[in-house]
Amino acid sequence: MAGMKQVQRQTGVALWRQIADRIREAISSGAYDETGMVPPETVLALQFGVNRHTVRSALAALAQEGIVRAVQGRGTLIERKERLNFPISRRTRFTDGLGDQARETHSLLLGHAEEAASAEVARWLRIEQGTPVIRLETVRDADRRPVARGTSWFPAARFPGLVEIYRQTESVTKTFAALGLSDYVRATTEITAAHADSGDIADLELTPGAVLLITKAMNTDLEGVPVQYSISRFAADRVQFTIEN
Amino acid sequence: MAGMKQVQRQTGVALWRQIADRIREAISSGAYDETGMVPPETVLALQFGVNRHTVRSALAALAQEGIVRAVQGRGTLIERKERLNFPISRRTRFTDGLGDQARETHSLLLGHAEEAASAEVARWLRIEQGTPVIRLETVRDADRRPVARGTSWFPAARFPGLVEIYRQTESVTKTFAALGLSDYVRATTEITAAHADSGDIADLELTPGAVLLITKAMNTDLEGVPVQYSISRFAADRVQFTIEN
DNA sequence: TCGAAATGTCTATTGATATAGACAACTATA
DNA sequence: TATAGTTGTCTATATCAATAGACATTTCGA
Repeated sequence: MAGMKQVQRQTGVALWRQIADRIREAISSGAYDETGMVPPETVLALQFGVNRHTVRSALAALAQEGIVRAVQGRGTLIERKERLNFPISRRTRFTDGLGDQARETHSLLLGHAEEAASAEVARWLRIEQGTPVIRLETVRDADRRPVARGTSWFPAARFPGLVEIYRQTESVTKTFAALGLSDYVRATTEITAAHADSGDIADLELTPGAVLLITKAMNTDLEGVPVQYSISRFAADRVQFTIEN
Repeated sequence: MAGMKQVQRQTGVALWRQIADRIREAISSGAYDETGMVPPETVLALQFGVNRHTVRSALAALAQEGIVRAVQGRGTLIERKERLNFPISRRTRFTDGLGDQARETHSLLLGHAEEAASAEVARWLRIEQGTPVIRLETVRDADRRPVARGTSWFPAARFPGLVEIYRQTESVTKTFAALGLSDYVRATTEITAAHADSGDIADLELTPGAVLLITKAMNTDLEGVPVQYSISRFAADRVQFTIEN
């Protein structure tokens, strides 16, 4: 990573934003760990081959995100934020998965509904289209930092009162347990990536152009019957997935 | 997905680019499958709440990407390109994984080197830092469409002549077989996402701001000894991962 | 074959982005 | 307590992005 390349000009994305992205990546790759600071604005301007004011716009954006903090006379300090590791396996559970990486995790219930299963939901849950399902909209935090935003569907008949229990326990695992399902496994996970939309930007406190990891996952009980289908949108700069085979 | 929301104004990313992203997503979600066409420019301009010229800039960008094709007097036709599905499991292999989804796959060897293992490579391959390793830089195509760009490291002592065999076979599996390793398994996969850098844009024929899925993977022989560590960068709009547990 | 509906092209104007230079204000240290 | 090194602020200018309107060109069906 020695010798940061000059930015190549791209149309449609402001230079300062491209540079902000480059600096953000350099920070998260640990390029400035020795000093704990970003190089001086004049140095960055030279490295990227742009005007100092453009670098200042980039740093201002990063400061807005809480990634750096400029101190007049000293320099621009890095406020480190590590990427959380999120293991994906048969035993994938959000809270347990993060384990000791976060001191506290929360799941905020944004909304819920009982509705008829769409074609997609029905296919994943292996039920008839139109069967009643419970839909939960949640945002999950780790140490007060939003990590993921998701929508989950459950077969309504099997889990009466799910919403209330979830609201109290903030945990799918505990909710299942309270409803008589003591264990479940992750059957399938699909992973894609995309840009954040306006809802992601709001719920996950992202900035425009942010990158998301998107999972579609299906959990079954121990007999292989689907109990949950969920689409989750993770802030890609705050999390990585690990698959151990 | 009914009733496309107005774009929210974001600084740093041009409006036409945001709209291009929105239309691209709508296309890939199948929103216009009935007609096989994008709605007229005037309609899109109304939906997004912008000027027709801005929509035209967005459509021009999508045409440049080969996603749509405008025909004067008729409309703007969609040139569909499906996302390839790439299964990740103990038996993950690039070519076999794509299976019948692509008629032909290629692996272009961009470059190679024999070098001393860096700290990261040594850790993954479980060898001493500085041990000789072979590094391969490749770009993999499916049906002439670049899908991924990757760097792989192999312990040099174990695989003499690897580069020449790989160049001919275009396959890690076949190269291993020719060198006496008849079978291997995927031990660990880490998945993250990020923006494409200038190298990605060039090698994968992407456009600025494109999203990548990035994997760090380690393969072992059947005794559990690491034989390959690779970092791959996938064009997120052309591929999704599936993990079956 | 005419006309409605669609994309293509041109001109003009306004605001955001990027460069450039100069200097003020603050921090740490020799 | 100077002073070198840093961030903060201001002015000015050129280019890009977005809006607005007018009209040409092509396609397709009534």
